[in-house]
Amino acid sequence: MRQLFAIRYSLFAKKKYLCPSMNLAKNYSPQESENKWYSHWNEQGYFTSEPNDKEAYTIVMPPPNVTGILHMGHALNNSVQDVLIRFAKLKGKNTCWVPGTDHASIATEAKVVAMLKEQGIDKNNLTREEFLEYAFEWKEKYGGIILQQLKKLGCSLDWNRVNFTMDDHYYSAVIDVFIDLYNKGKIYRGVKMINWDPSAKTALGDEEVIHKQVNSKLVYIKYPMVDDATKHMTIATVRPETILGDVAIAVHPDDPRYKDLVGKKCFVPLINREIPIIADDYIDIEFGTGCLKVTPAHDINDFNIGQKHNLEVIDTLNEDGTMSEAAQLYIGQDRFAVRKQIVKDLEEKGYVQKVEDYQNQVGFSERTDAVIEPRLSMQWWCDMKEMAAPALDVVMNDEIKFYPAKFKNTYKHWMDGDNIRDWCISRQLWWGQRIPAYYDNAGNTAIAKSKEEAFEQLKIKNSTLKIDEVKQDEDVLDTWFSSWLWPLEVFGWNKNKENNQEIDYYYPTATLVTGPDIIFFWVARMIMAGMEYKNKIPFQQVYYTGIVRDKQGRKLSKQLGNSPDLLELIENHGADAVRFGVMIAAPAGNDLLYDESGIEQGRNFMNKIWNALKLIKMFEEKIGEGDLDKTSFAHVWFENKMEAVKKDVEKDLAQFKLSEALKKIYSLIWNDFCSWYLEFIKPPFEGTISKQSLSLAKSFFDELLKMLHPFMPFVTEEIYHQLIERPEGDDLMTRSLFDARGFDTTVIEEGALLQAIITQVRDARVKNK
RNA sequence: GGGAGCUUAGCUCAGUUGGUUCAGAGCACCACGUUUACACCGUGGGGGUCACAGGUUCGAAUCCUGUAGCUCCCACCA
Repeated sequence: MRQLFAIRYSLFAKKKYLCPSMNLAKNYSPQESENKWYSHWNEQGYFTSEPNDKEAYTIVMPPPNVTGILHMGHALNNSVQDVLIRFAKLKGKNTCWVPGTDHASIATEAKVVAMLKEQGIDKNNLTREEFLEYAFEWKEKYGGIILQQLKKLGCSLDWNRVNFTMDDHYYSAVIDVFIDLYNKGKIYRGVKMINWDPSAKTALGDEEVIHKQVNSKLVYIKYPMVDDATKHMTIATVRPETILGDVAIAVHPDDPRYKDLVGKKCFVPLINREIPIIADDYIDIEFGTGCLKVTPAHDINDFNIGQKHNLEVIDTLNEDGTMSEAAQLYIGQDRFAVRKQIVKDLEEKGYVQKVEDYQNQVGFSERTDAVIEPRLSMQWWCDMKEMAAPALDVVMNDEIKFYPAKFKNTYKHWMDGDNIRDWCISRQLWWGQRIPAYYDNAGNTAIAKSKEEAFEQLKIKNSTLKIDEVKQDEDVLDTWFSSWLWPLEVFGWNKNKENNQEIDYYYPTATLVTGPDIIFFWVARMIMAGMEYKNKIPFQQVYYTGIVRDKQGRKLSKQLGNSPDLLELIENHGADAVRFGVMIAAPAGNDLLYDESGIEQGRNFMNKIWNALKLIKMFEEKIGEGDLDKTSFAHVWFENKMEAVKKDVEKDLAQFKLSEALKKIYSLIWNDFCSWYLEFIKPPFEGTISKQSLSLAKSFFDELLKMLHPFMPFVTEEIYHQLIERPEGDDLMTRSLFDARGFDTTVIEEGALLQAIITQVRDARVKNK
């Protein structure tokens, strides 16, 4: 204890320093150093990975859309991945982080169509080939932008491994999987009710439809009875334009109000079509008037009832959302215009009983925001039931661990037995993998890799067929039908299934980092594909990031104008500061409220470390006898403290508590290292520091830089090289973190006690003034 | 309609198996400080009946029940 006080005498005293000749800048400026180090790392090949004897740590980056530019969500998602990769590297793993982009069928096609329109080109006037030429041109121009931007963030991606979901090998893999699943009986073609996007003019999968509550008008319409014009049935609907497709009126069989009417007929107003009144126990007696108009072409329930009662299907809508000829009226007019007009016309003729305000759920297209129309249509389907079962198991038994675990529930609900539904995989688009189905003129179908192969197959059934008469299906596959192969195909799975060293080494990958919004679209399906084709999980853990929101908790969006320009932020504050700001506020699975103050904190932190460097460099000019040797309490205390924190940090990382880990490192550096340790060892005015002390301080600093490096790679690398001269090839990024050693808690407690005493003495001095 | 989760200082969040290292951290705030590493700083300080109401217990932010509010996911009620 005597020694404790002895060393700390100087802490009470005011210390003055003469500034030594400074060759370090006053403040750290990230801009220069970030570009310098990124190129350096890249040139040294630190980002690349090849299979070797070491343990692999692999992440496949969720491929951003080729339409994308870097935004806050990417900053979060990719910072997390980079932190994981860099820590794994520090722990001596062979790390491999695979970049790439997604062709994003519907989103990209919409953008290309819009771009063409601006140039005065109508997609409908182009051939498929011409359109694809434009699309590829567009992809070449904009497709890689986001990958370039990720370099600014400091992402240690293996640039030798860039993949695109429409690369030739990838395209081929998707087609082969289609053919394989078809041959296994898991893919089929059929007419079903689908979600139709009238804006993109394509079918959508169930998950691509977002339900929102909207204010509607519930219109009560009178349907006159055929046998007695003075009587009528009243039906409520929010989609009055669909009455033109009505084929029946349904009531509950036990409803006393209508019991006698079952079997009689009504007229559909305006078009005077006679339709029967039928009984079905699907009808809710309590709801509305207890009568349901049955429009099988435009409502799934109505369709089911129609099937049951053998009713006609009258499709009153065109693919662009205008009324079709079958509607008889308003042909060619838009559905929403007609919705208003038809109410007026009905009112004029006395068919409207009343109109009420009403709130109901309406489906919107995830991509185009168009109101979805349920529509009966011939599409390709993938049967999910068999594939879902093993994919559900591996998550429920924690073979794949979800962080946070609450998403297991969500996953289970979707994948569980009766809930899982067949996947509509065809899209009426051109940008994507074209469905390998071929048809002859006699109604035969062949599934084949090429037209020639298809022709061979079709000839067997149709001997007079000529190859020119073979037509390929016009549709392409859902984007996710290619994305689900991502962890496989980025390692060249398809072309070499038997003896593929890459797959054997890198698959299963370690951690998938993604948002919970695509848990069904993507996560679930990758697991299914992995189980189907490798009988192995595609990744061991899934880390779900939150959604980035603004201070007020709103999602970031272009419309709100609350989306910060990420590149500008990096330009102004440095990538490290941005990474810090994002990581400090992002616990797993929680939304991240974006706030520039976090970035400022990061910038301040960089400056703090920079100044610690400056201080230590000053010590160099004061080497002498000093008053501390390596057994002195200050050194012993800090080493123990650091080891304790390191152990804590490793625990946090194992549980993906990245923000916690960063906070601990931040506090260790700022409070323990700078505020206490460096003050402890700081030589008094005109005093000296021992060589031993200085070298210990530097080695501690080294170790701290390593701990911080995954979060703030640039500033730590810069300081690492400023601290002492390093031989060629000695870069922080490739160093390994010392394993957490044991530590002595009593030393740490003594330190805390000493700190408390010093604080109290300071207080007393202040008060006595 | 079904399900999941959340509610701790002004803000963002930690609080593992219930007990004086349990009421914490960072930011923000206030006061003081021209101490040459750092004002992108230092020192010190204020601030919470841990959503609410019950219950279990010697003892609950921590377990149970109920209530309220918020968030998200799923769902074919016209």
